[in-house]
Amino acid sequence: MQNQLTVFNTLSRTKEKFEPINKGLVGLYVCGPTVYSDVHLGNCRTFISFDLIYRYLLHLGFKVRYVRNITDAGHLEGDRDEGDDKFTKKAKLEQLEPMEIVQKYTLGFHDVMREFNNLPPSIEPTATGHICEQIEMIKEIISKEYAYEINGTVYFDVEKYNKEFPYGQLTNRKLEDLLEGTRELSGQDEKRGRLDFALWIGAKKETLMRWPSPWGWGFPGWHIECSAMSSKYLGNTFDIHGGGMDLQATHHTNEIAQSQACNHKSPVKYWMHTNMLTVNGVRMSKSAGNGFLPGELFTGNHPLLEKGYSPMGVRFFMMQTHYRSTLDFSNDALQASEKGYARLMASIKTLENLKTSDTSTSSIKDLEKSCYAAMNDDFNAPILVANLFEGARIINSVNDGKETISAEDLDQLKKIMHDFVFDVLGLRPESSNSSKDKALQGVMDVILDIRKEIKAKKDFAASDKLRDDLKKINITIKDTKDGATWSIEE
RNA sequence: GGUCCUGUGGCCGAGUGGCUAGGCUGAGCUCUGCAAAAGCUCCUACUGCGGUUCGAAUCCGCACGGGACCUCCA
Repeated sequence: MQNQLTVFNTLSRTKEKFEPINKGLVGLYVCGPTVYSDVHLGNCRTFISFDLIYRYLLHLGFKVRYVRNITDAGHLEGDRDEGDDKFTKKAKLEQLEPMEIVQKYTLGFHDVMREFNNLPPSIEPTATGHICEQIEMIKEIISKEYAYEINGTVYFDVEKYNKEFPYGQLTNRKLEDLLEGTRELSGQDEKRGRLDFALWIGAKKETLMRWPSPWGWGFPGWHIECSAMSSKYLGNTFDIHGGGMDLQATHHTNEIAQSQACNHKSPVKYWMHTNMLTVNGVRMSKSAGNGFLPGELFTGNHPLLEKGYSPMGVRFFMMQTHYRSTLDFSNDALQASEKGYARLMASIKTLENLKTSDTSTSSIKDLEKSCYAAMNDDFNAPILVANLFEGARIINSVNDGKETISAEDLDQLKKIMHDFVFDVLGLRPESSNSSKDKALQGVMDVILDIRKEIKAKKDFAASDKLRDDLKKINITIKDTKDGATWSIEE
């Protein structure tokens, strides 16, 4: 394995050496989407960031079990542990069965993930598929006396828990401070502590999604599903748990509390949190009205968008920012990275036809080292991208005859570029092999051949007209000393 | 109010106590019938004020600006 991977652990707020609990194996859990509406671009960023992490771990040779859940039940609208869950609300709104809502948005989510070329996780468990596991876990927490039941609803006793475990460790907060920031219990509240949260919520007569439990009919609280499913598939303590930074303070804090209360073990060795996508400096979210959907992004059909952007262009855009930094969206930034992406991909095409020499003028070994060093430093994709552009520079220089490369180094360079661009960054050349494309290739061969003859007769007016006319339909002709090439823009 | 993060060149964005990523844009040059592409060069930054240091954009303090979380949210 290429040197030592380090990861930034939210628990310690430092970069730590990555050493999996079981040598060669990695358990990775990422909080997935709540499928009651379309995912927006901000949601996608998190999943793309973890796709990069997953891909690099695979590239390093780890056997990774990647679990990413689908939340399809048990998510309340507000913080009061009362009212409808999100699915019931949406189902009533759209006059559908809750599970129709779930199905619709799950399929949509998968489509978007595929567009962005995200690898599917090893297991994608759903909350509704693991009601029994959640009930068992709640029973266990009650038996250890960290939870109590009132009128069919089970609450986690945060203050009691905090006497034995540090409740706010993930966000470096003390219980007293947390209590200060919370509103007083209102007369309607039945829970004992202001920070107590629901593990199981008793169904009201209008609740559509409900299951039987020892406490009557009801549905699970939001946090318990991740605790139950992660421990089921990855064990009571596993390597990496990830999610967006917005989940850190509440969701993940409560997850730790539940698992700790149940198993008396810290559930996760490395907590990893990805930063937010912003628009004009403000976090993209549905409530802020500044979010847009991947579909709108691809077509450009949104007031904030000047044009459509390809999924791979967007993915590359995200790869130029570290996952722990906020990424500000703008048309300018996106268009800039689209161009850079095109240049990088063009160089990879060029790479296939490079001529070799006896010696190399650039050190391919150093390039490789730099690529691994970048990724080993907490998955620093922006530095990796910078290095890949150095690779592009070498490729183009060799192609221009300004530098040379040995056959051995060329093989190595090909491997580096392919491994990192396609396998690690997960970029995919927008290629297709349809019969239409093959026909177009044939047609262009004929046209370029005719143009070559025209040029040989020095009829530049005619050859330029041909080139200009093709340009009008977005086909670019480039004359090089080895003949002409063509490509389709956008 | 509490807990944090952050402020980098025209734009986007990395970053280490000294050797100053990368992309995009702009200007120039080379190459070329021209164009395009490509390569090279240039425009060389670190919010402000103090402090530590031989030396700080990088460490510390203060100020100002931006943001996140503390309520559902990737």
